[in-house]
Amino acid sequence: MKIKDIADKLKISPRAIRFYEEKGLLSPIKQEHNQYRTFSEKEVWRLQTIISLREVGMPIGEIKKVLDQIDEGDQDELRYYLELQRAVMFSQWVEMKQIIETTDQMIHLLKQNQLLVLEDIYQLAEGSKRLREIRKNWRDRWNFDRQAVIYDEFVRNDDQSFNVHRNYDEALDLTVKWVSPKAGEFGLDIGTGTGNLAGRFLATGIQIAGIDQSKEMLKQCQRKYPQMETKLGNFLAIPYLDGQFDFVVTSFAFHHLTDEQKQLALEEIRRVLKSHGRICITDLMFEDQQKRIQYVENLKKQGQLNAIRAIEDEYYADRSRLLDWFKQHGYITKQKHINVLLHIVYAVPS
DNA sequence: TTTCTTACA
DNA sequence: TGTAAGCA
Repeated sequence: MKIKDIADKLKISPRAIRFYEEKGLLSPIKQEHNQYRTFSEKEVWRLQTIISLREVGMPIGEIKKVLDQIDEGDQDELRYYLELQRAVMFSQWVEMKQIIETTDQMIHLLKQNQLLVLEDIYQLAEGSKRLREIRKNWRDRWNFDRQAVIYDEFVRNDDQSFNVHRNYDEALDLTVKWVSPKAGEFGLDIGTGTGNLAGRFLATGIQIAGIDQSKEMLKQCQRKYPQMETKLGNFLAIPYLDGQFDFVVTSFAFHHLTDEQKQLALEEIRRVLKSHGRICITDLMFEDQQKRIQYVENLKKQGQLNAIRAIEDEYYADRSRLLDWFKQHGYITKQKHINVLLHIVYAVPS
């Protein structure tokens, strides 16, 4: 097939096709005598792929990478790239929603009083900007991609004197028990990792999706639970539309967020939850500030410097603040500490 | 006619 | 990527 045939068939311009070739995405054979390009079935397929990926906004450079990897027989990477795209789109969407809300508030202010609102508007803008900053500031400081393969083993053998994974199984089991999902309900596990919590729900026949910001973790999870739906994403931009889930759970993940980010995360969780949706947070935290100080003091006395550093490196929640948030937002809570550090907080809308 | 290359927007 | 020019 010649270039015009392909162009017509795929509804793009011949120029575009040449352009892709120039960028190294295609390499059609050129006829000896007149340099006309000849396209085989394979090239058509390739072009279709390019067009599809362009359609979802992937830049040429990225498409080249993906294509190269597919050539090497690597289908997984395409899936990953698409998931990544989706996750990025979702964070933009969440941000966009935020901006629209702020705009609405400004409009509202202007409608109400004509004068002296400039300051209020400025305040709104500042607040909006700050939210964006908080969202942007999330990054994986722990390199979960690298931990993925050994994670499960690590959890089992975490036998350091300061063992944050103590009572791991017990806590996860109890989480399932507290949520006690009914048949037909759909849940979400945020920071699902290798799927240890989500797997427990699946085992009882409950549908649950898992999100994680680490693609390697998701690969492990997928390997363990092939039937589970997983997506790339994080607490601050959950890659799902509003009102999708009956319950949201999360274990050993919430402490990777700063206090400010925790607030946003809770709002995000509420967004993807149905109106009666419940939340269960199983994580390392302190009952309150007092307990935290006490705990650190104790470690100091015992000379457990590593443990102190570990605690300071994470953002273990202040449980009392968490409970306050739930109360303010109309939830009834139930909580329990499995050990000094490990707590479960379960919240149901009243 | 059709495609190609090159240059420029 | 679109448009245009000059060629084969």
